[in-house]
Amino acid sequence: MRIIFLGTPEFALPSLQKLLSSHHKILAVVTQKDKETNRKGEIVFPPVKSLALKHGLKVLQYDNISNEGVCALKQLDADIMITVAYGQILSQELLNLTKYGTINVHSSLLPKYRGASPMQAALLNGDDETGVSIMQTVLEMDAGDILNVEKMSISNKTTLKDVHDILSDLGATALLKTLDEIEDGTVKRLAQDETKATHTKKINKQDGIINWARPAKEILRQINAMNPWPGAFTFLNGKIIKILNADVIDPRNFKSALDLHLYNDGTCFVFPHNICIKTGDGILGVSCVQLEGKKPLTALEIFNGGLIKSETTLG
RNA sequence: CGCGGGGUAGAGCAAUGGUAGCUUGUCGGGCUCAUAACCCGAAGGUUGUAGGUUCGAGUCCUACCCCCGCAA
Repeated sequence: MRIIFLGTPEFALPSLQKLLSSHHKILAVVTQKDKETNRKGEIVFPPVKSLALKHGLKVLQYDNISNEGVCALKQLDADIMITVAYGQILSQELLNLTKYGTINVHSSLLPKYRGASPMQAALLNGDDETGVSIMQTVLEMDAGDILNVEKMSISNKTTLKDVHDILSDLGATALLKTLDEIEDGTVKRLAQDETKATHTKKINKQDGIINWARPAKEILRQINAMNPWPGAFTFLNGKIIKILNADVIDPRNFKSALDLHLYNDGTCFVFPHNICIKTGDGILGVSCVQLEGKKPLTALEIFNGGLIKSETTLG
């Protein structure tokens, strides 16, 4: 098949990579505009652009693809367009451009979690599984027919990065399978059950702030869902502390004569292998944190350096 | 030149310009039914790099390298 590939971040790389080593032909790669700064003020290419250039592919970048891209893309005479986390909404005109329309790789089990943060939503809600759906793109966000699905399981140790890495890989596999099925006409189209549709909003920095009055289990979900970005974080002396790794601790196993009710939510007790923090309903044992300006440190390293003292309150 | 924190023993941190220490880890020894326990001892450093100021620099000045948080 003659393909136009639209994608931007790392999540799209496995898909592009697999397409490159398949029999399909990539006519062009469309990606978001370059970002202007890293810490040194250098220009940074979207990951997809870097990979595309490395393989000598034609790269197109638009502020608004629906306004600017139609003409150029039409001339490529592609069979299908593929979007993997591209980052822009496609107009109906674009969707009609190719014989097989556009298919999209979406990282949830549709119709659950349409929208911008499907992987985070699955983690925040404590689901025990999530997955990736290959779907026909229609004008309404993530509402088209489902063509293929791959699932993965979630544990209380699974982070956003884990889900991201696994689903980007599963997505690539499912994408190739779907392309083959479209090509030989065996693809099955399953309409979404609109009554079960849920939507997710884009995650921003604020979503990382920890409210210690909430139950330990929910804070743990937040920690995993925000790792690595934006990171679940709290404050100590006005400085940000990211919580990278934690576990719920049964208060009955909390070996301390302290009466927890005497302390505020967010009060921490530093032990060599755990920083125990009081939450709304118990104890969260934190094993890895990152202080502002520091590398990630284990609880033992925090303890050795005396960086956080017992009975101080975070938040 | 976007803002800011940092680089000291394997690791994490201290040290008004005046003998580079602490916790932990490692190695050796001791105690214990036992240990994330305790006691004794040892090794481990050109303080990121290059200059400068000074009787004397981890500390002050200049340039550079590297790591990280924010912002994007």
